[in-house]
Amino acid sequence: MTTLSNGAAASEPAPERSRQWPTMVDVARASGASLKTVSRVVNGEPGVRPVTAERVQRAIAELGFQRNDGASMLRRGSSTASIGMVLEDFSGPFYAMLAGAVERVARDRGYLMLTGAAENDPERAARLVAAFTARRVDGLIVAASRADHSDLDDCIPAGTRAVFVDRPSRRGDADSVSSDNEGGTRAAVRHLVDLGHTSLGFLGADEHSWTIRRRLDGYRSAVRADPAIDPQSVERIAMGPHDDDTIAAAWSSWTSGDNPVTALVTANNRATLALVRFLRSHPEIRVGYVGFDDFEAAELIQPAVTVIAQDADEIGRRAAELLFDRIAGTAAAAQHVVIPTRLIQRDSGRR
Amino acid sequence: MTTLSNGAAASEPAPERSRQWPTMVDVARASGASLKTVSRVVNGEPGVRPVTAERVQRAIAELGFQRNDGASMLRRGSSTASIGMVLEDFSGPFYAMLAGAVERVARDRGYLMLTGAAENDPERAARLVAAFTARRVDGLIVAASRADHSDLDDCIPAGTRAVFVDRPSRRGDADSVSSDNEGGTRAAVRHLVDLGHTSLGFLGADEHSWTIRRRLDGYRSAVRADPAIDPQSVERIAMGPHDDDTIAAAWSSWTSGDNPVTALVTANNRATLALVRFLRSHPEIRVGYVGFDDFEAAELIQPAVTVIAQDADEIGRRAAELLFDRIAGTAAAAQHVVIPTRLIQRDSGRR
DNA sequence: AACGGTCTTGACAACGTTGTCTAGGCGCCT
DNA sequence: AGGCGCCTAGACAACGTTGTCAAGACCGTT
Repeated sequence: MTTLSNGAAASEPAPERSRQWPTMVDVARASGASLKTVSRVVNGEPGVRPVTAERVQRAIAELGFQRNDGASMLRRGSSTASIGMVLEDFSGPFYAMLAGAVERVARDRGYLMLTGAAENDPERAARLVAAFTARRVDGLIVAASRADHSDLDDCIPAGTRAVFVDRPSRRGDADSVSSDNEGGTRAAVRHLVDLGHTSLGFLGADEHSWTIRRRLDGYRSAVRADPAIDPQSVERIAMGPHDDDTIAAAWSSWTSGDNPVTALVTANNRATLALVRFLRSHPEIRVGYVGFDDFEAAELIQPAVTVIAQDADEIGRRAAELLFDRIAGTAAAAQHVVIPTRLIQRDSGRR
Repeated sequence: MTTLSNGAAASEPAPERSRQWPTMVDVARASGASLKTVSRVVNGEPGVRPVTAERVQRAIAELGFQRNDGASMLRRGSSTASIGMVLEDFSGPFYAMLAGAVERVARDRGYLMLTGAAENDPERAARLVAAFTARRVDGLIVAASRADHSDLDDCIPAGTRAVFVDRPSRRGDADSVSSDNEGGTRAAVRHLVDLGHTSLGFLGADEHSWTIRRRLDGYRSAVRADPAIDPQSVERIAMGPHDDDTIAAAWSSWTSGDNPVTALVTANNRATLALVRFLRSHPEIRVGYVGFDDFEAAELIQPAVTVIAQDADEIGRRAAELLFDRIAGTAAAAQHVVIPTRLIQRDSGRR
């Protein structure tokens, strides 16, 4: 291959193959032991004389040998000690915390985590799942609920353990963990009513998201359930990504008639921030609001934003633990864990 | 093993081995073709009659066969098409964006990303690197600079491609990508001087972090270089994680003598936020400041915070591209890419 | 009818590792 | 001296896949 004398084979296309890793055979040759003895030393199995083990260890150190875990797992037929995580993106604080919590649990159990972002593209999510299962991950955490990834469920081969975050799966057998989205917006509405608001509106987000739809459901049911609230509030719903213009349009339509809106519930971080920016550039507008999802700045901006906080850390932890229970073989029926939200009262509720 | 007749072997301890994946041998049996023919069909190799291919495809679909990429890569001796990323944690916006950018590049090239958090623990970082290389990742992105992870360099086997983020490696041969930390704080000092400040202080962070030390260097050199600045400023440096008390102590010491401090540079997000909170609870204190690292709330809080913004996305992209260049075999000398920072002028500079 | 060529197919070895089994060496007993 | 058991060590097959090579079927040509 790399013999200098062989000028004819100069058309070598290989990109200078990374330094080939030494194998157990190399270690065996170098130490004068047999392949199997090396394997025993590497795995700390008994039945090797200290002298021999020492010789092998020296060869291992000299060659910089490191066992090829892939080959080992193939031979053993053991699990790959890895899980795959599909998330929407990395940079949202919710997903970032989620990933962190999952990885922490995985690491504690000696597992590695493969991660990929779906970025709102169902096909990309499907490709990720395929790549993960082709590497025989022991399980999947699917946290891609922004777009409608429901087709994804069918891409997950039966028998593959999967836990869905923030959305149940269409497959009956998969566990799921999510925030109490409906309860969250209900609490938000209650809070605004307690502060004296009776005419509300809902500043939504992507209507295809399962999470957002649940939050909307919570808003609607809370509004309908409370006779003190102006029934018009049920229809005062503006979905879709928001910017100054869309908010301005919604606002003017909701305040043009009688009984104008005095308080809003925003469906996610982005909507909350869009509203805050809108209010910055329209200081004449006064409105109470509660945002879904906490954010670092919420207590720093003025007025400090009252939010429905999700416990991303707990969600990730529970999801990972559920997954590892499945991996361990627990055969119980699918669980659907709902993690409570928490209303963090600050100042933006009153107007 | 699983023969029903053998009652003696009932002490099977295996936790109900996940559904065993079907192998090419199973597909071959089911379709009446040979193992090699199945392999050809799976890999789209020519030389299979359409009728045969059709039969094999049907068997693949029926059994739900999916190729074991691990075995395939072992046999081919090819790369694992995966990279490992060590980051400090997931939830910081900088690391989250970094990871997102790296994963995007990796995914575009058909690579999968393994990720783990070092969480300030050098040993944990070392274990991650070991686990990654044991799985024969094609390269590493090391973005763990908060604590002193410099021992980590020696854990990376020679020949393993690695790109260091936010800190060069002690190994001479590794590429690195980082923000222009020194230039960033220099720009911050210049900005404050332009606004009329002449007596400054530096609110630092973990002094073991390479990044933080570079930012401090930038502060020191900028202060020394400008005769208009009170030389006392060079010593007005408070490292370590900050809270209300540590900031209060620094502040009172820096304003007790003559020529009291009128403006601060903060070394990272956390320090900036600690300062903002401190100023919230001490409305009588007026001080100009510039923070290192942008954050979502910076433009929303009042006064909007002037920051030195890092381009995490670009850093991640460049780091990943550098890594893939190495993987492709580019043998050039190690590169140390410095990504410029950008001063985003808002209102917190003037006091 | 015999030959050469192309096309399709399959047998076999090998990737790096580990489980199983057997071969020696040694000490201890009768 | 012979037999037994223990300890250490190695030969070999196998995990699931792919590269190599050869065998056979079929075609058209001489």
